[in-house]
Formats: sequence, C-alpha cells, structure tokens
Amino acid sequence: MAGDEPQGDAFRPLTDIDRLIHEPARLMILSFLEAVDSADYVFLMRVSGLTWGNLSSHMTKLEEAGYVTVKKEFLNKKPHSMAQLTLQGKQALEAYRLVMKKALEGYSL
Amino acid sequence: MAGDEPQGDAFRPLTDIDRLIHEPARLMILSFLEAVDSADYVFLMRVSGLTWGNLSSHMTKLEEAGYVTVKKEFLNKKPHSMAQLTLQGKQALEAYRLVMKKALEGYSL
DNA sequence: ACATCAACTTTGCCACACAAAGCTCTTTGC
DNA sequence: GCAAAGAGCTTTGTGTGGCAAAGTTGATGT
Repeated sequence: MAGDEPQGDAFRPLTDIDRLIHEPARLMILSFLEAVDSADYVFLMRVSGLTWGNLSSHMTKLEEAGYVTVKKEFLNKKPHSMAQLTLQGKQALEAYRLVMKKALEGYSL
Repeated sequence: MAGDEPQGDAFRPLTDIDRLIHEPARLMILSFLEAVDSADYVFLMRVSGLTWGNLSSHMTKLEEAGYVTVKKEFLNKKPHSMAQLTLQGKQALEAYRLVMKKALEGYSL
C-alpha cells in the first residue's frame, strides 16, 4: 500500500526539496564555500552582499544543519570566524543541484 | 555613482531572483502550465499534490503578478477554473531559469 | 575619557506557506 | 422532498522564517 496517490507522483521532484539550501542567500554561501573550501565572515559578507545580521543567522542555521562548521578565534585581538563546508553539506548541495536542474528542464508531456 | 559596492557585485545572480517563482509549488505550477498551455484546477491539484487551499492561494498570487490568467466558468452546473500562462509569465519563467541555471553551475574561482 | 569602529549576535517585525475551517452549489440516499 | 455527502473552491488562522534595526564587546584613535 505504498503510495496513496494513484500515480504520477514521480513527476514532482520539487515537493520535498531542501528548503535550507533553497534559500538564495544560503545557496550562495554554500556555493562559495564549496569553491574556496574555507572563508571568513568578512569575505562571505562582501561576496554575498548580506548584512552582518543576515549572514550571522544564516550561518547559524547552516551550522545547526551540519552543513558547515564555524571556527571562532581571535586574530590580532579581534574576533574572527572561519567557515568550512562539511561533507554532509557538500552532499546536500549536490543533491539539491540534481533536483533543481531536473525541475528547470521543464516538463515535456 | 552607480554601484555603491566597490566591485564583484556581478557575481551574485541570486540576490534579486524572482521570489514568486522561486517557491517550489509555484515553479511546479508554472512549469506545468508552460507544457500544456491551459489546465484546470483539478488537474493542477492532482499533478502538483497541493491541497485546494494552497493551490487556490498560489494561483491568486500568480494571477495578481500577471503570470497567469484564470477563467472561471460553470461546467455542467459546477464551478470550473481554467488557468493559462501569460506571455509575461513565460518570460519571467525563462528569466528565472537563466539565473538559476547559472547559480547551479557553482562558482569556479 | 570618550567616541568610533570592527565583528558580530539578538530582538523585533512583517510576509508568507501551509492547514483548517467555511461556503455554495449539486447529487445521492432514504 | 429533505438531510447528508461531496465537489470545487475561498477565507481565515497560525507558525516559521527572512530581513533589518538595535544591542554587545573589545580594540583603537584623539
């Protein structure tokens, strides 16, 4: 009795897409982190155009999801946050890309 | 003085992506409508897996944005809603796809 | 000493996605 | 022929969440 819906449910890949990655700001951040492997908040802010507040909250969410790790240290007596993509984050990003690419192809009936 | 940001602002296509289309349910609906050119709510509900309530509110938003037109008539004494993608909707969808595809390529620095 | 700036975090608000309830007709028991 | 059920929606309610504004903490000018 698996699959309540009669049929055709294989035709909506977007229904359970990863909302955490789907948010544009976060997709940007993850993509950048994938490219550079490690970056500090100042760089991420510059490159993403986010404010400190938004960047901070997005990073917290990504960290809680286990998609990034953030190392906070003091660099010449100033706080400094370094972010890095985790394996889990990389895999989630890949999965997201697959689903999204498929959805962007459109449906040819 | 155009462009407050020093530079590099060409490197974030996602900042002003169309949020109306970015919503998965709506992207689905628009994609389906593009394929069939015209569909009723029952079909859209089946194919998208949305509830009546959600479909209704999403369609209202799409209509208000001018992305679809909805014609409501009585078919054998029952209400019947037919939706159709507008030119504006088709163009917006195309623009969305371009931005999103670019973003999914990732950033090679 | 006071203000300012850098690097954040926390709080507050507003929009919005989803669910639950409501609404209007029609059809189906009984 | 009348009540209950169902089809086809719309409206209301509610919780999540993104963004901005304010707050925090310490170092650095003046």
